[in-house]
Amino acid sequence: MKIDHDSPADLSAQIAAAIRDSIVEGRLIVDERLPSEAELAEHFNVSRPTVREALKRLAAQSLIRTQRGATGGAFVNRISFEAAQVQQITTSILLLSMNAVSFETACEARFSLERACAPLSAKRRTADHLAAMRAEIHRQGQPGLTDEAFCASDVTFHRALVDGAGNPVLSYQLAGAVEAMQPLMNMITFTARDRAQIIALHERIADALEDGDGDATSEGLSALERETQTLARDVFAARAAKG
Amino acid sequence: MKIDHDSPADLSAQIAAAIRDSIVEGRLIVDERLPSEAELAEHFNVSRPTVREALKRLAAQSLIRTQRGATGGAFVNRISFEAAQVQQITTSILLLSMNAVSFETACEARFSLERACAPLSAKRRTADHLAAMRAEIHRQGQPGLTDEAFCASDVTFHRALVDGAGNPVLSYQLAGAVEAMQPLMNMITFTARDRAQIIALHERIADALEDGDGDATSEGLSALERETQTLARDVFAARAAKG
DNA sequence: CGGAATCTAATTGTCTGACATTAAAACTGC
DNA sequence: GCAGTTTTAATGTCAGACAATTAGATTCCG
Repeated sequence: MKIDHDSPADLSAQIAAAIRDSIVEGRLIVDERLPSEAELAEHFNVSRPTVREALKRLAAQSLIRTQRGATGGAFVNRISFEAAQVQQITTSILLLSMNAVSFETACEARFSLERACAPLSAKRRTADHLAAMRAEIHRQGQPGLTDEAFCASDVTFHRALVDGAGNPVLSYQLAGAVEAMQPLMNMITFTARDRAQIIALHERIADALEDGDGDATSEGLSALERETQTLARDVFAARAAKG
Repeated sequence: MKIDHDSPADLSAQIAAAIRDSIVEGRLIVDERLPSEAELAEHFNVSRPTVREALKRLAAQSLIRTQRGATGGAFVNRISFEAAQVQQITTSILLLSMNAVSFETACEARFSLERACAPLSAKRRTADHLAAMRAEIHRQGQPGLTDEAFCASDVTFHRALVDGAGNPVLSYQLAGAVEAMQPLMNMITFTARDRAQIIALHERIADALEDGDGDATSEGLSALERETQTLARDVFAARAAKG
């Protein structure tokens, strides 16, 4: 746990990296208390504000939490799947929008990954997962639903499918891909006919999952991918012709 | 862009969230310069150190970069796939180790996701990807290779496969799953016979990719998954019997 | 003796003001 | 007109202080 004091700047980044390494490599374990800010400042031979900046960096990554009071301090956090997902979703959304990732590329990735869950979900989905999907399908058919609400329901439907695989690692990895598509989907205007087709495919997928048929689920997802890609292509082509 | 001044603490977290929202929702665009720390401090009615802590939080997530000098300041960062991957890998590794995810669960997730890449990679892999995979296979056969180096080579092999799909979104999502397995794999001792079997399967996968046969690639991955799971089960069982 | 109220100490959260460092822009002298 | 110097605006760092919070120790009274 050493830092380079001659390097010009960014002492707080160096300190953050040193502590992060200690956590990743197991020298600091979950719920262990770090030295107080004053002690860290002395140890690294920097001022307290500099130490604080380093700790805030770690807090931003959910690596530590802080607590005030006599027995307070900074503690190594047990990263939860939930907290990690929130961060991953934010990062994924920004990645796609900032790097001008095409709808096609994002869509391909999302459906490829979802197909990876299909066989597992067909085997393991519970009645709850299925009920959640049916509920979303029902909502999607309601008249007067905004495009945005339709997309949000679509995301919920697909996340239920993914969660049905019963593998938290898969759910975590998929969350980014599924959620990051939403801003892109929101750019599309869905006609009543479009929605009907999507809903029909959702039903096909739900039926396949109910039957425990992984292959049929995958095929349903592939059909939905083709439908989505075609839809997007038409919308963007029409928009390009107009503008 | 408002913060709650009556809430007891964590002003820097509130400020960071406010700025983050501005970026996510597009009010601040890539390469745009944020107000100076002094201006932000005045705007939010807090001191400069508090603003700085907020900015460090954002810097930890690669949302901004800072530059010193007369025309310096904090600028909205274009998040690169590379930077996002680094963070995702760290998070994934910690997620698995801190939440005691079983080898079985992680392995299942990894191979499921990789199979999702197989058809695309079979279609699109370049000669470079194939050459990289062959090179790693060759390295894996070298005598005197440590277990750790063997695992690292395995990761490189699989990442080449994933990158062969030519979809940066897929590569990004998969990086976490593939790399996070490495610490788990490092817990295993590979006999010469184990290695030979893994190498044979790697060759089978590379051959299938060379032929552009997505199904055969998937089957090769499935065989490798079964082999890996069996191997791990045996190792852990033996260790449990001993200890 | 027990319990409730109070005090104490440790720690994080925030503020003020200062100086160091950096890098671009403005200026100056030739 | 150009090279070198100065200015300036910004971040990076430091020191010291006070506020807020919380757990534990202490005290006091029934």
